[in-house]
Amino acid sequence: MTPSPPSIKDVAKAANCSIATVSCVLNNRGRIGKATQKRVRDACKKLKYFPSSAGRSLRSSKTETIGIIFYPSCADIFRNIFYSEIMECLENQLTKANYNLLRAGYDISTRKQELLKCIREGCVDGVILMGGCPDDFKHKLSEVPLPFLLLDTDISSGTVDSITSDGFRAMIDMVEYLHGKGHRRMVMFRHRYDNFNETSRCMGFEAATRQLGLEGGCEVLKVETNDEACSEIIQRISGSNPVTAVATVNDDMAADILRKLLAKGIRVPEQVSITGYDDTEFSHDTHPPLTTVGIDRKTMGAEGAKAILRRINDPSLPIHKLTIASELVERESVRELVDPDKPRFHENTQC
Amino acid sequence: MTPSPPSIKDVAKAANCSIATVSCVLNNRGRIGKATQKRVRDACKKLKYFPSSAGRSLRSSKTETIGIIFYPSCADIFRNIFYSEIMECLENQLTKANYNLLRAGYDISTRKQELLKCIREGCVDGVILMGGCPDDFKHKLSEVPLPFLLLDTDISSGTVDSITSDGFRAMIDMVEYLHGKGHRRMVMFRHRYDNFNETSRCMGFEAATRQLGLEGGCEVLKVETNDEACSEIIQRISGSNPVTAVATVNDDMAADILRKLLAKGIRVPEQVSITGYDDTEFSHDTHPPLTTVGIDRKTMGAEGAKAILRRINDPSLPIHKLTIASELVERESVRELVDPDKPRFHENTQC
DNA sequence: TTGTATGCGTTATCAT
DNA sequence: ATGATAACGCATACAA
Repeated sequence: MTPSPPSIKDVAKAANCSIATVSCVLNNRGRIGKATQKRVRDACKKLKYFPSSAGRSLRSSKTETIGIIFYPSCADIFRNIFYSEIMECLENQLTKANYNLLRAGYDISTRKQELLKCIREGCVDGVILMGGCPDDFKHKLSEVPLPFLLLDTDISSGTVDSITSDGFRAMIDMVEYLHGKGHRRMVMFRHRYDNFNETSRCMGFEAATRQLGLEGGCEVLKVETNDEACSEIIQRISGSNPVTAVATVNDDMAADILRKLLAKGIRVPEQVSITGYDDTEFSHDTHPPLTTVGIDRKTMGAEGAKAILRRINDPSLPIHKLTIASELVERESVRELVDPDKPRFHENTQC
Repeated sequence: MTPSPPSIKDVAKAANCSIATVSCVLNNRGRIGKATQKRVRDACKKLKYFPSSAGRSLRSSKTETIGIIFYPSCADIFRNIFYSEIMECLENQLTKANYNLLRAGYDISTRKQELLKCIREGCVDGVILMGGCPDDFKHKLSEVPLPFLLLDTDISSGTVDSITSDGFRAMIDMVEYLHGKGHRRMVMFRHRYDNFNETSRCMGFEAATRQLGLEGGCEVLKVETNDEACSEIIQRISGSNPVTAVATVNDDMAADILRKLLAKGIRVPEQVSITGYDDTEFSHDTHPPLTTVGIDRKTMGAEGAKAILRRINDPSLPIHKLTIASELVERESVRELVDPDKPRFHENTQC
């Protein structure tokens, strides 16, 4: 089952040369005679020799492996369609650059403050942290002396590379869109726990409503469950000055609220408009299809790969923060209101 | 950014002893005096020392890393809810046993016959291969001198550990269930490409229909797309001797067929009964909820972890094949028919 | 109880 | 153009 694999010595012997020569040939270093090269390569093939990663790592202190850390677990992240597309690009690019991907979940509840094995023991050349996760953990990770990248998240104290989407800007666009459709009273739901993306999206919402002079009727509400959100909605869409539009922090939430609202007999968008965020696959399978914000996941993954490789190759580079644009995806979950206090925007007003 | 981490030498110096002593303390080998132990541990803490995986790997030829290979890519597998639950258990168990998980996709189209880097270069102590994948790749992998486990798949030439669910038996149960509900003409759809699970499930279907003397009216159909399956269904449910039940090879396929059928105005189960396989989350979100076969994913993952660890610890063990039972999950996508040529099974016929 | 010495497989420096 | 050799960090056999 495990006859120890051939080493460089075996190859040297078979090719009738020294191990130094073998190494040079395999790494294209130093000019080795054509004939010797051929002998070496033939020997490698015959012996099915491949350089051992352990030996090389020890010598070069490079593992050619990149750690991807998820919070709280790999499975949780992958179940999330949004991340699986980013992962796919990351995987493609990094594999192409000849890196292994060591994925690990970080379950804060079981691990407490302990660092992950792969980080402690130097099994990786760099670390990518994906997904919402508590700030103190991000900080902790950012302190280990390893190339480090926050992907689809960030921390305020900006001494670490990060790639994020522009949730702030996108929600401003969304609010302006809703405003253009005649909405004046809107609420946005988010979760109670801390999360970079939710926070920046909500800040965009707040900035835009303030800018439009809508502070009075608009607010961000923190909820624990989507049921809680539904209750709030039902309560707020009746009365003399009802909420007419509801923004959410992601498609998951929006789709679930949609279902629950429908189950209670509330019609969307007739009685209330709802918007999502992320433009995941199932956002066009909802009834009605969700108006949402699309993030270019392919770019996110590709840029993530570039960023971590860049830092590995030159750790002295300045901190690099990249923001990827998002765009509004208009579908059918937002209704156009006839709004008395403002002329409506029609395509034909342009003419 | 990268001040090289402390080595065992630094610890030895700080603890005023030799590196051998440090090593012994850290590995609880050889009896070292209490006082020395404390000095060593204190030094480790002070220096934030952790043994380097490269050094240890080289010396012990163990990487403490297990490779999990997916076909054709990690992302593809994870998008599949079914696997994410198995992965979660695997991750828990193997992490608890102090192993890293190196996940890699194997995209046969780009890689041709080349072995994965992590396998070639000995970055892993063992390999788990998950998911449907061409037989020749499984064989290729089974030949590398590494502990190897097929999880949720298998190969005929049985010289490799495997854990599978009993699709053969489960489909027999399913056919008998359908038969009990009065169905006599049924078809089962599968994909054209080779796949262990699809094949064994279909073989169960065929065995059961033969056993029940239904060969004439029952058959397995290979399709490329679910649209193709729909056309077949529509064609076969009309006429004098119509198909009344359709079995599929997984919930994904069943759910999609369900949607497509509904879109064409075919009512399920009134006009045709449909069954799934896997009992994934969304099988109860379909309309109607799918009658399907449930597989105990938690057990599958847990047993997978045990199996690979067992083989790593003792490669001389005999080949171990484990079959995990599956159970029929009755929901609402199968209709009970009034069947003339056979007394119906009622709960009260038992009395 | 603890220290010395060796070798794991590789790369790189320096001879030849 | 090629070879001898040191060094990487660690675990272990053996010596003290």
